[in-house]
Amino acid sequence: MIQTTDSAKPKSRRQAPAQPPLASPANRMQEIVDVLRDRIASQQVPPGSKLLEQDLAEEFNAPRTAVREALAALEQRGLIQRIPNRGAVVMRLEMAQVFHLYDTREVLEGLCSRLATENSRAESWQDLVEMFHGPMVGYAENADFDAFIAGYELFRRRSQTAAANPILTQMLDSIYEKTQVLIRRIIILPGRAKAGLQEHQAVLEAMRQGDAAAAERLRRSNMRSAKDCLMRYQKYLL
Amino acid sequence: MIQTTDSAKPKSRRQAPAQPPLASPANRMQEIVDVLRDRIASQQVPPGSKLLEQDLAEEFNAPRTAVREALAALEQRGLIQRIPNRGAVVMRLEMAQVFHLYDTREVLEGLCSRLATENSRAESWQDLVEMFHGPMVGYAENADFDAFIAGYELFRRRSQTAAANPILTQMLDSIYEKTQVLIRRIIILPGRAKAGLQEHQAVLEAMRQGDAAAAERLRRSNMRSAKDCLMRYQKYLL
DNA sequence: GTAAACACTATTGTCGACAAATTTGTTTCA
DNA sequence: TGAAACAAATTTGTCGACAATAGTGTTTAC
Repeated sequence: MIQTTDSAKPKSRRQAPAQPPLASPANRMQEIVDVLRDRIASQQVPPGSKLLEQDLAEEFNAPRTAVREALAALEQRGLIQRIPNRGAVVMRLEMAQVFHLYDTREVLEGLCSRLATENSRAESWQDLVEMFHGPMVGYAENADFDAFIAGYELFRRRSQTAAANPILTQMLDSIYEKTQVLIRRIIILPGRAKAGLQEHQAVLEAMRQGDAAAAERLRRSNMRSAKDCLMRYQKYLL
Repeated sequence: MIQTTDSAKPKSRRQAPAQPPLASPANRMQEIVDVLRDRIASQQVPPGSKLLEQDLAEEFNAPRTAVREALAALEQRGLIQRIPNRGAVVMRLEMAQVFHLYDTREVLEGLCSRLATENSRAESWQDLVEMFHGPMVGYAENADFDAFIAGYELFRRRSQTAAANPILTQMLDSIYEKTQVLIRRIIILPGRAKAGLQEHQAVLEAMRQGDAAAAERLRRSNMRSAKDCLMRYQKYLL
């Protein structure tokens, strides 16, 4: 039984709660959203699958209303499609949409790198520079894609944090959760891992030198290169 | 009374409805969302206002559940803030957030102009070029801000349509609905209307010449100039 | 007179029952 | 045999009642 052990006795009435209760009340729905989002991103539930409200309600031991709200949230995020009276299905990624996502992501990642460079001391990127010239080289050569992706994600997270722009972060995440499933397919394409590695080295080099404009330009070129690769091999991907 | 005049008789059962019924059933909620969004954007309900579920339910003659869903949608869009057990209030625009919005908008509008240029025949911008060298000059000089804004919106819409990137459109709209209230305050700042006019003339010139890269660069510079103006006069704005 | 304790009101959160619509299965007729 | 017509079951949509919580006003104790 979940219970807020509020040991702090109220000294005086009419005080705003120091910590807005972000844990207990309506967050059952948020958990459902998170779980479903992971399942969709990892393709545990493949595109086109139907999501039945009743089944989900039983699985999560929640009333159907909560599931309903969760589905509404996922629909707004563009992860599922709901047709009135017919239910919800996992959104299918069309190739055209993937290109749209990458065009948009290109300029946003560019902005992210620029802001990160502007807002940080140049030395703060030293560890990532070393990582991309050291361990990551091995991961790329030995085709250790899990480790490679993990390093890549670290770079992404650090950049976003340094950029310190919530709007940007939200938009990038919204793109990322839709294309996540593609990363593992792109990275195994011929020469992609190595090219990506070199491009990231260049971006990080610019960041360590505090050259924000170059960082933006190089990051955009990196994204465009990834998109080009995607276009060249699209027949083998979808 | 709206009624789908489905005169085509079902030849065989088990056929998907040619037009998914996008009119009737669950769209009462969508109307509530739209109305509330307009009220927030136009500041008919000022920032910080509380939105009571019961009141809204009575006003729209809808059950509270529908209002609830609408509020959830507005929360996800970042237009209101909901605190558990305490209700929903209209989000307040902090200056820091405005700058974040403008930084992001800069790169997205740049992309929009570039794509619009790439996807259209150069001649198709002729009418807008003439508009921004003709009537719009008068609007700016005579301080006819409503007409000026209307022309500006036309440019925006045409660009978005030509860019033909739904992801981008969605993100730009999401930014726009948050900053809409600022437009009228920026445009009255000293020299802003005139500067904006010249910058748009330059962007359109590039578009009519089919120079996508220049269009992107000029549009970004336009946005940055607007942001600079905003920073200079921020004390008078918020 | 001040502040804690209490009771009351207003508002949000939860949930299950019922209605409407769609899909599935069965029968009937040419 | 095949398609239309009908019937049953599944699934989504709607709604109001009840519970829980926060905010407000009043009383009481020191």
